[in-house]
Amino acid sequence: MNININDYLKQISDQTRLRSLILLHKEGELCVCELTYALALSQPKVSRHLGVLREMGIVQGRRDGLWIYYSLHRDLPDWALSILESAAQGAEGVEPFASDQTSIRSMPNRPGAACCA
Amino acid sequence: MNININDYLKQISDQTRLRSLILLHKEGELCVCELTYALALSQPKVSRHLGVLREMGIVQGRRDGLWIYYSLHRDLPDWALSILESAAQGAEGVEPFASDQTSIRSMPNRPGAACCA
DNA sequence: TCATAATATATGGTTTTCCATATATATGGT
DNA sequence: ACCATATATATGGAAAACCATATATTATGA
Repeated sequence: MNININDYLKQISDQTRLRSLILLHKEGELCVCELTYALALSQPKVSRHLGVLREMGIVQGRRDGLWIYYSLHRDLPDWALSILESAAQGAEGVEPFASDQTSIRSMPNRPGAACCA
Repeated sequence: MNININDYLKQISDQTRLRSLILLHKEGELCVCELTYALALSQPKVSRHLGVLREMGIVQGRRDGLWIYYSLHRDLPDWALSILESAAQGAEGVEPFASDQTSIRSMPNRPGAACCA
């Protein structure tokens, strides 16, 4: 993990990527279909952004059967996590970030979710 | 001051703007010619970026004779300052951010500087 | 074969950059 | 005080680089 501050900011300044990262930060692991649902975007679009984030070492993916679960990369440096936390703070109550949260919680048939959450 | 997290990240993810902001954060007020010297960039380029940052309310300018002194905007929200601080942390020891620091300190004839610093 | 996910290509739009010039202020000479 | 000149900063317009998106296609696993 050798990410540069400038590249990092460039990556997370895209709205789709920022929305994804804030969700991953709050929810832990999410698969592509969950993100696609929560963000209400096309699958290729979400997948493409996750692919970029994965190549940069900002997120990591894990396959489980049909699904690929993404999460923030475990080796993310402190300053990178801090930035994400401050960003989440700045996104509080702001659309579309706010809806993303409620959206994912109300998703039917979430692959990994317990039946009686 | 009504800056949105997404626009903010977009603005500071440009390298010239990030370098300027980190310098302003550490040094307080700086005029355009000081920034131009420290970053070793053309004056129009620096001026343009500062203009954008001013319009977005990220920095503020104050005229004093020939010089216009820029500084971080006093109304910047907490999360925005936190992001900048974490970014400065991520920029520690990294070029070109590191040189910017030493460069400005060694600038001859700084307009506002005391003669015997 | 069906569902999930990734990739390729083309395209449209934004951003950055540069150069030249414009504006604002200060200074020196008369 | 006036005029010319020098310094500091800003801006208009054009060219180039960059980035995100859409659509279509391909891959992978059940």
